Amino acid sequence: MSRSRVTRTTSAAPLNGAPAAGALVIPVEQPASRSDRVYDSLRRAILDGTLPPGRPLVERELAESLGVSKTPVREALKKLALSGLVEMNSYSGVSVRRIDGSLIEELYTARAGVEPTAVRLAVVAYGPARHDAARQALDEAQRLATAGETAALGLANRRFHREIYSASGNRFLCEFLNQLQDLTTFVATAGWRLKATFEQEAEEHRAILAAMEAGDPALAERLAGEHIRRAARTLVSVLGEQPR
Amino acid sequence: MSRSRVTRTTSAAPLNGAPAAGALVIPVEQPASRSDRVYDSLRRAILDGTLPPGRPLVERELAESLGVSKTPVREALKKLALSGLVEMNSYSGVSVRRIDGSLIEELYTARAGVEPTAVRLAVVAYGPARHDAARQALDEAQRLATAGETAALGLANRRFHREIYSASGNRFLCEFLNQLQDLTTFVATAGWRLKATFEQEAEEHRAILAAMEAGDPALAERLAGEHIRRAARTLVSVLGEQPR
DNA sequence: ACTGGCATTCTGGTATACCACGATACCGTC
DNA sequence: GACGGTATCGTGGTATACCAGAATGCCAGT
Repeated sequence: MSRSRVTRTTSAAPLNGAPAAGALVIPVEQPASRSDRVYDSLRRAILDGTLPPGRPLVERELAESLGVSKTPVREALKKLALSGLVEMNSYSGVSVRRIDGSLIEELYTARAGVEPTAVRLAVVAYGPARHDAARQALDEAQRLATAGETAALGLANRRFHREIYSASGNRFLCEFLNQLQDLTTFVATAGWRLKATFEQEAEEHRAILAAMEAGDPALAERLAGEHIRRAARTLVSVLGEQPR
Repeated sequence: MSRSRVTRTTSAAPLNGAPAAGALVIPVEQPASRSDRVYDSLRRAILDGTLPPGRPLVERELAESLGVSKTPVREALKKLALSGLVEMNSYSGVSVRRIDGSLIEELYTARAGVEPTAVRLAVVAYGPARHDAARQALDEAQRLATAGETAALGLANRRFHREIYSASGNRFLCEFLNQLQDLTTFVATAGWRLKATFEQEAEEHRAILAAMEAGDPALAERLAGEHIRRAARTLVSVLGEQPR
């Protein structure tokens, strides 16, 4: 997984943090525990639709098919349950989360409520300034859009949002919004077809970034909220009242 | 633990959800797994300061002293780590989270950003109406304040906030805010002394609830934000620049 | 044909033994 | 005396065996 839980407060040797200026930067391959790798595998499989909503997830089966024991599988499932991608129904097994109307409603309401705050904080923290990481994601999205690579495009668009979360400088908001984004991806994947609203999405992303780089927190905040709400409307209209 | 992860989507028998009108309501005692009980014990111990920040938490020790095996202890620790009360430093053990300035800063920023949204949603959802649960907590707080029972008073005040989270009708915001509230309690406990600002707190609570019951989302939202920010200022001033 | 009880089966939950690896302290060497 | 190597220890990580309990389906009784 990307955001490792390891905090490492020990003495020197900041394996994660920003290296000292001029320091020799050697990418340390992190072994990552089996739990984490299993978590990552399952998360990806759920997000890309390989494991559809309602799909039963049996500890023993997964353990066997992934070539590990139950223990790491179990931990991964617990973590997925906590993030909302998986539901643990007491004594009737674990399964990929089922989607209902209220989930979508609450999900987008939460995102629309919180994401603008993160955008505002990012602006407040940096003032009028280039947000290189976000801009890079945006440019890449543009390139991928013209190239027609929709899968990678989705990734780039999501990265755009995540870079802003990160720029907010608030670990709690960042983690929470990442969680909500995962769920958004999950819901969107389940309701596939998602006819390309990519151009509109790109335009809104550009507008948000422009407001951020202009150092206008209020405008950036408002645009971010509208962006999320429009996405929600689109998704709901695509899903229709489709059962499950 | 209070908020069980059990989702139970099976057929009828909504053991959790609101029971059908006129249905016979019998409180089903939930056995709760050992993991959950361990989680609950540790959470309480951390929140009330029995386990202070930085205190090492060794799986084997805890297992022995709690009379269970490592497995449930391990799961509880993982969960606590995810909620931020515990830090897992790779290969140097687990310990109660250490507190630094940026933690407090980010914590209160996040709460100030999100909690007003929940308050607004609660008002929007219910319109001008009595919020009985919140009011009850508020009244109880008043009673306990005059009785001088500060410990119980703290609980009542926290319950006031949680009732509002719940009234927002948004599971994501509710869970996230509960997590932030736990961390707030944790930080506040660590910085004890917390000279009684109870009267001011009560007054602000009353103002928020009044705005809610009057059906004024904007006002309620604003008051909630100011409430959190003032609490943050108070805590920071109490902590001073106290190391750790 | 329907209903109530019972055995089976499948699930997650727990305990235990063992493994891998960083931290530490000791000791020899330069 | 300071440094570097090395053995030991303690930690979380993993595998495995076993337990408990609900869902399920069969079967007898009505």
